[in-house]
Amino acid sequence: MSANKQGRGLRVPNGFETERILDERESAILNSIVYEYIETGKAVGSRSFVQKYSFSLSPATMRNIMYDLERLGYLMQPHTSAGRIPTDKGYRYYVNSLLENYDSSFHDMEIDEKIFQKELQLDKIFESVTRMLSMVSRYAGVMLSPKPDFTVLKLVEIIQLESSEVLVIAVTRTGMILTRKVTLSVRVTQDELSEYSKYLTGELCGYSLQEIKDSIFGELRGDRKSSTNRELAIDIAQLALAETGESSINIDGIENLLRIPEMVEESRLNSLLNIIEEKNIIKSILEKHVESEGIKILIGEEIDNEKVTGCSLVTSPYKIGNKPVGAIGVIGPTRMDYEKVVPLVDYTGKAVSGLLTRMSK
Amino acid sequence: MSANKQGRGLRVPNGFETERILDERESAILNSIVYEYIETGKAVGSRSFVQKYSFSLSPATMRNIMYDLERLGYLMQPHTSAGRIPTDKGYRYYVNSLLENYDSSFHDMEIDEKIFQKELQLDKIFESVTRMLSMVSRYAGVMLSPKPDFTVLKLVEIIQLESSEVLVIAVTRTGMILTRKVTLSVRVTQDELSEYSKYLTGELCGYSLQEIKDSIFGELRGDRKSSTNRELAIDIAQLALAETGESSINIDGIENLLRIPEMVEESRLNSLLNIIEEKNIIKSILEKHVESEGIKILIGEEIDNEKVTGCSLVTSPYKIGNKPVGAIGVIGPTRMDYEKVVPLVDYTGKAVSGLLTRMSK
DNA sequence: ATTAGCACTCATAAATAACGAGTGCTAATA
DNA sequence: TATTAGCACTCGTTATTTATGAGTGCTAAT
Repeated sequence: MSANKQGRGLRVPNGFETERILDERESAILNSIVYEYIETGKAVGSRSFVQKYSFSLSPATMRNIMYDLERLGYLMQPHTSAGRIPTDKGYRYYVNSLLENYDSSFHDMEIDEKIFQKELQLDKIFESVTRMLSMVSRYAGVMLSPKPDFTVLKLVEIIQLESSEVLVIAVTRTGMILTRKVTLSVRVTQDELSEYSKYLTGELCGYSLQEIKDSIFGELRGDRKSSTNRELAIDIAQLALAETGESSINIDGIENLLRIPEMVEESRLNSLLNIIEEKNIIKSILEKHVESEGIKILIGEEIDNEKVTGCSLVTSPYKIGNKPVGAIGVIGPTRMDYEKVVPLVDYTGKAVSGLLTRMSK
Repeated sequence: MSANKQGRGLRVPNGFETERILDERESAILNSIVYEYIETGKAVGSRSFVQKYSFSLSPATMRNIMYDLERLGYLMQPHTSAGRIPTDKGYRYYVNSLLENYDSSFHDMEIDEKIFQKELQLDKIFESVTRMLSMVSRYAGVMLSPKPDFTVLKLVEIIQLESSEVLVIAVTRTGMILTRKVTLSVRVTQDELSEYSKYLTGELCGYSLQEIKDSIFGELRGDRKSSTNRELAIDIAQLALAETGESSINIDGIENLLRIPEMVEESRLNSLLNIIEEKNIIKSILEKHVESEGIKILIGEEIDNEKVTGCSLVTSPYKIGNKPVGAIGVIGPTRMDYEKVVPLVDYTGKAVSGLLTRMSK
């Protein structure tokens, strides 16, 4: 009994190692165990596993290997004398193997861009992308819209609502339409406003909101040709564009997660409620990955937020031209079908990039 | 034993009646039972109930009364030898009593309009109303936005995007801003478009979208002063305003419902998922109540939709001026704290009406 | 009409037992 | 030396049993 707790007895050679490279066989077995667990959701035991996967090994040997993998931190037992389930590290190993063999140039997904094509309104596109992600993956789909700051202005128009209230409309190359009411302290006529509109469109067109706010306004004000009229036009534009900095987050398909028994399991449910309640959590996580290249996977604790546990996130940035502007992703349980979700997210990211790039010509 | 099933024995006088008016005492007791059940969520038994509410009655008498109330359809037993819980009819009786004594002119709710005031953008108002409803009630808040069709146009502006693509902007009195891209088959200049804008604003201002679509366009086309230019302007407006018919539904606070044990209880969970998944269910229910006056309460089966069970809906329409245009509401379990929710919904409905009316001047 | 008394019901919880898939360790085997 | 058969042991799961107690309906007395 006390000897039990001491170590492996005969297998003392690898006794207490906690870090080493897995050999071919161990690697294959670990991946199969994770795969099996993802499929069944039940702790994987030696006997049935050996049988199901037709390893030419006895259960006893399998147990020894599992023991090693546990020692190395890839597996764990929910309780003594249960089978093994993957740890975050185990999932990570599995996912890395997956990504190594993953040919991102080939997808036989059944999505095609038609889904998006018919939507001309940009915010409708965001909705249908998240919806599609959640429907195909059967988990929750998320999308972080581009920061308006990064989109390039195409046109500014000011129209009069009241004698001292105007509506500023800014259209971006991607077709996003920003509108904002501005209250003026002086009275202006619609004709003057039309003048301002032309002036502003001429000066601001082709620059991103970011650039405009950072420097263009300053340059314009410094211009010697400047007049009080132009000053006023700039004032209006500056007021209107001041608060356009936020990108928005879209989440769809939470109901899919509620259909997964292990997510509703009391302790995990809270994670879910937090995600629904505070979308900002997900938002800030996605924001970190806008700038990174290619697909990223966060497993369990790797989502570095104590309010979200037992979840994984597969995410991909998307670009307009060469500039990464936003990110999409799928949220599911740690025990997620990565093999299916990874290509989905990867492909969708590329499709969105292509679409937005084309839209902004 | 067999006599048990036959009737009341000594109480034969009321033996098999299924419909009659409750006397004072029965009424008070029924209401107290429903109240007690709403508070505790546990079947109400005669002994503890008599004690807690200090009725000067013995448990046995209470049992007789409960027996009668059950016969009359107000109460039921989850199983033999359990206490009683209200049926839908029981809740209905309770709620009716509540509404009889309800003075809608007095609220000591702690909400004031400041919450909405700072929001100028209309769609932000919808969001903050639903959020507020869900936060105060601790259930789910819903809001049906006005059908754009009912809102009155204030201004139309057309601006050029490409040589053959224009953006039509319509501003309503309530401050809603509708934008829609229209592709033309002919080329026009911005100057012409400005002309069109003035013409359209002059002709359409003051009419609701509904009126405009139904008759104004027709009248304008019939006008003898009509010209090809004006025809084109009308074409553009008609295209742009064609598809603005839908009101949208906002739901917030589903997470509150997930926190209620009885809602997550397997069988009920599906109701919830349906609500999340198909917002149209709720939408069509609310739409039925836009035109009705004052607060409406739907209890359990009264929500006539087989996909939603075990839920109640408290709803109130809201108006712009005298015209009912939308509805707000709270969704919760049948066992809902009606006493708190009714004034909340009532008051909020009035506040929203006031705000929107003022906004549209 | 009300109530005390009583036998009966039944959900809930706790205790017990049987099952079986799983484990780790030892000793034999290729 | 790696593999495997064998075995005692663990422990979650399921089924069975056994209280417990709040509740009931009915009868008979007040």
